[in-house]
Amino acid sequence: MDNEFKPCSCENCEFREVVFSTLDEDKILELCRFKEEQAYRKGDIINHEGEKITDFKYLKSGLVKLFRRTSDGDEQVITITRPFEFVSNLSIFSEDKYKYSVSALEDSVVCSVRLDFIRELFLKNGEFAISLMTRISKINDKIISQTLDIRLKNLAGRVAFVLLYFTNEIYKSRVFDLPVSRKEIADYIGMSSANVIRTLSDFKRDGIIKVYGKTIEVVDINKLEIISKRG
Amino acid sequence: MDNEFKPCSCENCEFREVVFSTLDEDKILELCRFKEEQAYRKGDIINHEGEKITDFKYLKSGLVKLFRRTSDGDEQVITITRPFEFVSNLSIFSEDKYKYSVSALEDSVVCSVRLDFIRELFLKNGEFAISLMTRISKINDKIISQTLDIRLKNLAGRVAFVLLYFTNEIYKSRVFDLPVSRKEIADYIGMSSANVIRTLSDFKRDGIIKVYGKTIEVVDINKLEIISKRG
DNA sequence: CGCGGCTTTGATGTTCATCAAGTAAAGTGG
DNA sequence: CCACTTTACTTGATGAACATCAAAGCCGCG
Repeated sequence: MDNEFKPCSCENCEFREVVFSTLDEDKILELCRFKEEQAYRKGDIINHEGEKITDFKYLKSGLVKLFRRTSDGDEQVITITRPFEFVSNLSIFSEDKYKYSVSALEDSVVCSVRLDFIRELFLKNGEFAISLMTRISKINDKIISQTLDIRLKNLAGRVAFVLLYFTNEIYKSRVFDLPVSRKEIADYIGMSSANVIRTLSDFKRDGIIKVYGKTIEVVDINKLEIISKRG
Repeated sequence: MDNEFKPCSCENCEFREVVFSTLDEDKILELCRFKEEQAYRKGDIINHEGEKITDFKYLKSGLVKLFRRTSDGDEQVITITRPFEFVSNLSIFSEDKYKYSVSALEDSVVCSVRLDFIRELFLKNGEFAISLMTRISKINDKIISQTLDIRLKNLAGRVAFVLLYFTNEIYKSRVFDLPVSRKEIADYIGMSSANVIRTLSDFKRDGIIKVYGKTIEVVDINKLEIISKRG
């Protein structure tokens, strides 16, 4: 137990494996001095459309949604993601202001590093640059392909898709608490909340899912997959 | 007129200003040796979904569409872009195979550089890495925000949006030859081709546009903008 | 306990896809 | 270059899918 290393948790951070794997101990310690960990409560805004981007932020734990607000006040949910799949709204180098907002769907912990430091690393450490670029590209790819997938489906298919997304990708469990309102699901898949609810009721009636308020139990995952595919 | 420089046109390439601005003369000459220019005819496939990515490609002139094919053979058009806004399907570092296909909508010229060379540059030249990263991020941003914009509009709004896109961004002229079929417009905005045609007919009837086969003249651009916005 | 927001369900109307049938345009082979 | 074939376009009629509106129930929170 070396005291010098105590105040910093970065060496053991999972994120280190991913984008910071190319940094040596010195740099990791430097990163530690520059980074700040912030805790957000469910519902908190992490960053806001239009704000200046000053930090490179990544999600350590929790769940967030990326969204924007339309001129008549409605929300469009772009994606809902877990750690490693959210990095400062993606536009860290392409824009100086956030294009979209991010809010916490569950209590979340975010790490912030001043953008200057990241930019410096990016300039000087090619391996780091490639790994960061790769990660951000993957996130963009995923958003785009998810959007295209959703566009192919009808109402039932889209709702099934969301339920499968939570089951398989987010919670890895067939029983989970929905972290979003019905309206947020609607804003995500581009449908009206009334019809999302109606479809959930249909699924319930047909024994595909069970619903206890916010808690969902997926009973027949195969049927859900069929609906999602042919939808 | 130095003979040594003659065989290569890279020094004067517009692309040099954009992503290759950080390369010195030596590197530019090296780039020249590695690059290959390819001409494509309208309709040609430039790269194909699933193929291995071996080269970094960018569009020098022409017009291309990025698209994918669904399981029942339909196309989804992701974006239609001009030079500087197409770079190897975007996934050069995140994927080893093309996720989407690219085809030429007009006769086009594409520059190819072996990916190894670009990767090497990216590793060693931080400025280059940042400028490439920035460019690719911007392209991704644009695709995502365009998709979100389209999603907000109804049929007429979407068709108006496409006409304005060609008028303002692609051709910068109120008279132009449509480089795409009605069906391709439909695949782009996610509507049926019958309804795209119907809407074009409506616009024609209302004196908003004139149509001579593939040639379109935008008569009342203000009305088109209103329809696109409130749509 | 009462208020406001989220949810639920039904009824109604709009928007858009689909189908069909016909026309124009663009290839294709003799 | 013309006849033939195929592909793209056009228009109308019909029906399905979904949004919207409205009213009632539920739940959490002060």
